[in-house]
Amino acid sequence: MKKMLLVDGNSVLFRAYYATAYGRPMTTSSGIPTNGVFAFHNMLTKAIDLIQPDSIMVAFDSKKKNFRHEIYEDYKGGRKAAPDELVIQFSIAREYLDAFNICRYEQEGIEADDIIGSMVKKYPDWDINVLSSDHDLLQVIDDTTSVWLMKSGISEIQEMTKDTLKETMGIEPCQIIDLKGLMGDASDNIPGVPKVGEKTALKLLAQFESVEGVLSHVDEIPGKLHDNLVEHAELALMSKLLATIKVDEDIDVDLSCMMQKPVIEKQIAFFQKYEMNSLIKKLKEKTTLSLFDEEPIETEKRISTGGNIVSSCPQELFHDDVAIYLEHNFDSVYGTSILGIALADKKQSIYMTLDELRKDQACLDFLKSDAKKIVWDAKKMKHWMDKDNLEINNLAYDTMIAAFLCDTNCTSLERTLSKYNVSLEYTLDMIYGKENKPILPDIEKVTIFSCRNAQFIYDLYLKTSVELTELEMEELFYGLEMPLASILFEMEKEGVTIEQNIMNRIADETKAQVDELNEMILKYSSNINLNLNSPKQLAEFLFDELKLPENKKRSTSVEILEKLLGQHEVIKLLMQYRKVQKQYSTYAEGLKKSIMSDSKIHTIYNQCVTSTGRLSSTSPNLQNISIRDEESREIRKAFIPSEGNYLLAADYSQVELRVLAHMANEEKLIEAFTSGLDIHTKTAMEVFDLNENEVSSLHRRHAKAVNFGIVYGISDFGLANQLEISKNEAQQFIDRYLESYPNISIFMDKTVEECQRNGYVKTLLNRRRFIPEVNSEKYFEREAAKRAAMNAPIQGTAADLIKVAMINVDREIKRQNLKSKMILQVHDELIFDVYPDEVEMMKQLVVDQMIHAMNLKVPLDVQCQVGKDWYEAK
DNA sequence: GCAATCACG
DNA sequence: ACGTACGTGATTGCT
Repeated sequence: MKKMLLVDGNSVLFRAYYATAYGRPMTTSSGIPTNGVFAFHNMLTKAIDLIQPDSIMVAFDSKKKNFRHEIYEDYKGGRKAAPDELVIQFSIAREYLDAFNICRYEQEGIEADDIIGSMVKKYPDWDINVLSSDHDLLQVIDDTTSVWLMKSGISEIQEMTKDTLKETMGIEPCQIIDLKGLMGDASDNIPGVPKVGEKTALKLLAQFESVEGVLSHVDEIPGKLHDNLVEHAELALMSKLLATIKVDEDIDVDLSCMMQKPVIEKQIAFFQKYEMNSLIKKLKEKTTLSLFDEEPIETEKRISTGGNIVSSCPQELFHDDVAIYLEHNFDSVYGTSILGIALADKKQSIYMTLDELRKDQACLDFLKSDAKKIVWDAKKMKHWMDKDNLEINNLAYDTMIAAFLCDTNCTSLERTLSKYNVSLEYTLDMIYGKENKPILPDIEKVTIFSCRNAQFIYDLYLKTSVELTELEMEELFYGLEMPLASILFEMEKEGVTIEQNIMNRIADETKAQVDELNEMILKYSSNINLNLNSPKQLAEFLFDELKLPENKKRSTSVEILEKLLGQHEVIKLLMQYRKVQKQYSTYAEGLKKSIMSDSKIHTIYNQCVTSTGRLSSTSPNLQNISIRDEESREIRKAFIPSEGNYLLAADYSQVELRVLAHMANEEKLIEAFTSGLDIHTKTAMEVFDLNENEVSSLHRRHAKAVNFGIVYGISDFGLANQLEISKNEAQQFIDRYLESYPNISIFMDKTVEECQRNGYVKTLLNRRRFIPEVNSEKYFEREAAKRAAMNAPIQGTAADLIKVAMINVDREIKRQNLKSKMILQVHDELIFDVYPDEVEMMKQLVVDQMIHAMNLKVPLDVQCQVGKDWYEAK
């Protein structure tokens, strides 16, 4: 029989609060009391552990008066108002339940008791367990219903059934109301019969069964008690009525609401908000491991054993679509060791240590073979295997990429699993500690952890492959992202060479400049300890000490400094300082830390970070190396090709605007690109109604900003800010632009409308970005979402485009057996390490493949430069 | 761990 | 009355 837990929210929270209200107060750092909710959680957890219910609901009293007040206006009268510290915790408790996906219910005109009573009647086939501290509820007990009473404080709960009730009190559940009728209930201000307490009432009920029974035999009762009963017969009957719980209310709750699975992130977020850190720890420790709720896999073996440790892999596992998990100590790409391997299919999972794997030739052969493997993060696995001289081929299905394409919230294995209601029993940190604080692993935990992970990866394959089909992203996944992952692996492995002498020189020079500028600037301040890297201290220096005009956020960013340039000579020095400090810390000294023993930097490209489909680059980021500023650009001289080779850089020009022209099908913009004229000049001619020779550099600058703004989902404020013009002028520019290119306007409206309707927007290759905030109530959130919705198809299609180009370029390089290599990608630019005898061929090949990556209504334009370093190959 | 700043497309 | 251009990552200071 399925079990249901019904909680009398008011009574439990009351008890939880008062049981912990004395002694040291428990509050958040801002003073919000949390003791009651804390104890409430503990109570509920204990009950859930004990009862193991299949569904839960917490009922609350409604604040309004109910029918009992009509019967007796003093019902619950004389109660002291609950203290503020408790009142506030009622709303926190509701928040708690929501965070824990626990169903809660309240209904005007009835109390929690009535909700519970009605639920008991509504679900006769369920094994119902009621949690309360109120004896009143004992009346709902029946053959399938028991009541768990909180005993002495909150430390214990006791189950009351028909039998235990008979044992302890000698009455049936239905007699509880008669008991209350006679003895009353002080807490609810139910009067009962004066001078009749529990003892007397029970004695009477043992003899006469009910209030009515007592009254009809009242003459058999002697003495003072007789007189009292006669005198207060009405009171007794009314009290009984007050104590009677309603069971025929229509409770509008469906079972699915009561059977929701918890989401650990939500739970943790709640505990963080209310600073219940000890509970976060507990939660992580005890969160039990469960497979996907529908149990999609038909297997006892997998679930019951959690995998076996074996010394050689069973033959049955050597087939297509086996999930593979590499056990490893830490999560980084480099400096991580493989410790073992787990394999799983729908029937079984096994774990082997690395030593055992090395001895198992059949398994090594299987890994090498063309059998399709399912993994999480194929690229990282290839790096790990590569480092240990192990070969693995045909990582055909990367569940990380699949899950991310379906839902960009899936940024880690943990988060992805929790989306499907799975939480891990152990985490990497629990088994191995942190990188800087490792602990000795426990082989049993390692085995369970590894096998579970392999199983989960297999399950994710089942889940995501269905989702990919539903979202029509199979082509994007198999045709684009999966092949790209292999290419990125090779690019990362190849790396880019750094001329360390140049790097050292720049580091030394910029360091010297930093020190010099620091010294010069400090002369202007009376504070000899002024730290220029601290925006807070700098703001004090500029706005308090030097009394320069303040902005409202006391920001010290370049935009602000630029406005202050004329006001004080120190500003120029300060700007210089900022620039040089950045060059030194992030680029010169910063990049030096990433140079590996082969004199190269091996960045990591992440395919699963950006919401638009772009790549991102980390450790270090090679997609933001200085170029706009002439001096800072020097750093690019340290990026060099392999010995004797050249660097070739090829970048798309105005790729996003071209993509926009295509997607919006805007004839005039397409024509502008086809004509080969400078696009910003052309835009200025259209928008400002000028001839080509009338376009001044200011016109061009304005037109350029509008072009950018359009791609970003323009606003008058943003454009005005960028160009330092008025909002009205900016709006005029925008209006004229949209008049000149009417289809852009239509396209943008259509895109936003599509997003409001479907909740997502798409790129040309069907990459989806979900932006539900376009329907937000909050103005700002909604407007920001609209801009994102307008930008995503454009930025995303440009990202699709260069990914196609990368795959095609790679294929051609290999087909023609060239030695040159693609080594970097910077959103609209590809950089190659090119052998001298392949320069011309590569130039042609790369430009050709990039231009023809997609067949758009506009021509694509690629600029291509060759040089001895990245500075020259601009 | 978060905010401020600044580097890129 | 509000307070914005889109998308990233690294460094620094500070709580």
